[in-house]
Amino acid sequence: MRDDESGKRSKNGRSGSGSRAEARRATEESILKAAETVFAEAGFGGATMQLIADMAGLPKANLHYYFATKEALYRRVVEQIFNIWLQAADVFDAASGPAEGIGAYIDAKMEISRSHPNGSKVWASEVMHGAPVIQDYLETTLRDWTDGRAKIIRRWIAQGQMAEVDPYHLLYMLWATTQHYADFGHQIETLNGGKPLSDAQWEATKASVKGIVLRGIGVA
Amino acid sequence: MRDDESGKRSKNGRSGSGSRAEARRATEESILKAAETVFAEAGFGGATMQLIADMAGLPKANLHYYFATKEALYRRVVEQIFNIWLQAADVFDAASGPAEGIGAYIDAKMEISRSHPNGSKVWASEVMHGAPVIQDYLETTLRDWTDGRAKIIRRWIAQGQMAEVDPYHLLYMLWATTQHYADFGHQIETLNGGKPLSDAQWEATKASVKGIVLRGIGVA
DNA sequence: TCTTGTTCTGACCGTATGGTCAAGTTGAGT
DNA sequence: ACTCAACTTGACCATACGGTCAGAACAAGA
Repeated sequence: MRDDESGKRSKNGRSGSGSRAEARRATEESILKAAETVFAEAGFGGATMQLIADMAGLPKANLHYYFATKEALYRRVVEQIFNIWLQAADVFDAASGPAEGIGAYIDAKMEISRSHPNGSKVWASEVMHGAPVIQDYLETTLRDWTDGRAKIIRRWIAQGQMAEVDPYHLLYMLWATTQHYADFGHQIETLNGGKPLSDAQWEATKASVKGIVLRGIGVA
Repeated sequence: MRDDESGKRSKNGRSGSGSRAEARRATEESILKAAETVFAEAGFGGATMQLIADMAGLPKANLHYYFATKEALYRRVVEQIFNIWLQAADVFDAASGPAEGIGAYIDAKMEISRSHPNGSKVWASEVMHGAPVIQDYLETTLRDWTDGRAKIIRRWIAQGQMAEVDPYHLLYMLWATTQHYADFGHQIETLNGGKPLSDAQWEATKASVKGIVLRGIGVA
């Protein structure tokens, strides 16, 4: 289930290019990438280990050597996107005020929506189905994270740096809006004439979202 | 949950009102309700006809008598939600300005998120997976609907009734934010101490969302 | 009552899936 | 060269699923 790295890994003494450990890491990575795609496109129930194996380029039995069960593999995929999002919080914390912090957070989340749309979809699917495998994360890490940012937002409000808005509903709006461009990317693409948003359109989108939100919280 | 009242257990004789046609309508309705729940909770791939049949209170073979295939049943569920959302557009059109129109649209969409969370989830899941069964709706009905509202928003902007914002990104933000309370309801509930939003909280949520958005578009 | 079309249902079927296993192959340490 | 753990793989299995079918039960018109 968890990462190995447990018992005796002989020496761990690095020498040339990562031999065994590096190969394992690379294999796991390609599996995770394939799994993310398949889970995003088919959902957990619709995804098959065979398809993931094919996409990763190895036999199904070998896939089970790396990830014992479908659930274990799925869990890793979900944890991956969650950690990516948590990192995006750094820009939030480092900011000196709401315009900078929230603006940078929107930029960061939008970038992730563009670079990791499948991860976002897997997360959305997981939560929509009642978070059967990451409920504990919601109750611990996510709750702590959210409470922490809410506190920052309240401080900004107390200091008169932004309008009085409920911090939680503001955060929900940020999550909803930014992730929408990943989760509903297909719908947006269809309404965009069947073509993905161009670089210019993406920049315009970020500016538009930031414009509305920042003005909405009295910072603009 | 709650056993349907359609029970056609031998007895139940009724003949006066539209006996056969009415019974069929009632049975279909209870099936659709069960299907919406199961598809929302498990996704298309994870849902089973057996579970839907059990929840609707009839044998699987009988379920197949009403809906020949899983796809046919799923399609009906998706179409149902889509039509409910289209109706919510009425308040948009009837408005004389953005504050009234967009405010009322937010209220309407939020109400639907509360009353039909499962339908919203099924739609989200469908779109996330590339809209395999309702792509034609996206390209026709939804596109027309969206273009129409965009035109209205542009007129409001031209008349100086609201700030210059891209109509499409504004609409995406409205969809994302309002549907988030249905699709990610479980996450919100968890962050709310594991309890569903109360009536008062729901009202506060609507006010908060409207506050940010309306201020964000220069109407407030 | 008889007839006819609709509705209901248990039993069944072919297929696909997640997962296992035993027999290999490989390659780093000695 | 030898050893042994790490890795690879085709074949296999039990199960569960979507869907079918033949016939029973039922309603309603004649």
